[in-house]
Amino acid sequence: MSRLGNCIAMMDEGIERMLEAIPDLPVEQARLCRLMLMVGGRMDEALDEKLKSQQLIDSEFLTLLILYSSPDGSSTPGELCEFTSQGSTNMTRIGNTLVKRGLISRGASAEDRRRVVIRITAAGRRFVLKMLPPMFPRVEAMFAGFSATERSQLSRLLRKLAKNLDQLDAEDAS
Amino acid sequence: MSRLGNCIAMMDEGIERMLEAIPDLPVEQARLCRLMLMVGGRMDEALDEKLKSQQLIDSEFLTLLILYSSPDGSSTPGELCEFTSQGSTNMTRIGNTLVKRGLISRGASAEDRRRVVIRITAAGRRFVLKMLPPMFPRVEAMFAGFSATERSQLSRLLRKLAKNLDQLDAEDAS
DNA sequence: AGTATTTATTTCACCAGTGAAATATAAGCC
DNA sequence: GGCTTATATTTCACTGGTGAAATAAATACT
Repeated sequence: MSRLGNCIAMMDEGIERMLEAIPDLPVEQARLCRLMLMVGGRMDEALDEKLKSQQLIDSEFLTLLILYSSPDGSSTPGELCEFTSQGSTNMTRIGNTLVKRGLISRGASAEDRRRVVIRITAAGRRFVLKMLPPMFPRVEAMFAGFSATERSQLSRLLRKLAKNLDQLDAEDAS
Repeated sequence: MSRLGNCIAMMDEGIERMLEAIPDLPVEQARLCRLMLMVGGRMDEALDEKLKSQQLIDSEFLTLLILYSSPDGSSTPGELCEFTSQGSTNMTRIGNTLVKRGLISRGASAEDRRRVVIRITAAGRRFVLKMLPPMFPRVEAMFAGFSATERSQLSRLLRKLAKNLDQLDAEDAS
């Protein structure tokens, strides 16, 4: 696994050379795109690796976190598909493995019997509470040297970017 | 595909609830992590989709871009593995498909005959020059409403984050 | 010259996720 | 009651990527 720094340095040079052949290239924006993809990708890899030791994959973990942090500890497959960006096929499988491990329960909804209610179990809550704290040092180290101002700047800019991405998706759909 | 805005709103509430059960949770950092993963992931999806129409996958496209923007239009499998974060097995396959499409050429290096030299072809350069410009409007729209200051802030913060991630990886390795 | 190391490829079994189609159930609407 | 719609599951073929092991070829070490 090569350092991000190398990849970034390489990109910076590469884009300069690109600019010579393609003068109307939106340099800053292209650079930011690549940066987002590289840094986001690396964070994803890091998470995958951490979860591997717990025999979990990120979609399963995220599903569990969403359930944990939902007001009543429950949700439905459809809702979980939305928030995790997973297809229904995959969500069913995620449910299967989490049920098998006793971390969630599945049952028919009382009001609408088409719906399946997925609920985090006590064991599931214990699992989350045991998993998260060991991650804190690493999460803090990621943002070492970030002032409170910088953190809120980054947060603001990422949210702004997210808004634009939603806008683009909406235009595509229409 | 649900809007990012929904997922973010949901996360914001979820983290607040988490904080009640886990008081020493590094809230800001955790939020930033999730934001990076969500936004980065969405950008990745968008890229995949764009490339699909060109019968390309992102690792192939990135490989081609790196070759295009390298000083002499050439590289080696090992180097490309580093910069694309791909395994060697996969790099060989990427090479196969790009050769099959006539976008790159592969041959033994003159100096070190263990090495394979991968070079972008004239057709490969034409392909890149035809692919990129249609992407510019979208790339610009992603950062619509970003001032020059905001763009350079984001760039700086992402690079800082990248540096910290490299630092963490280095500590793990040692 | 002979062993060890590097670079790349091949094979292979596997993993996580996609997408479409078929099925089952249960509401909702005339 | 009968049609349509919504929700979830199952099956299945597929995609993109992983990781290990075996192989091949060339270079480096001593």
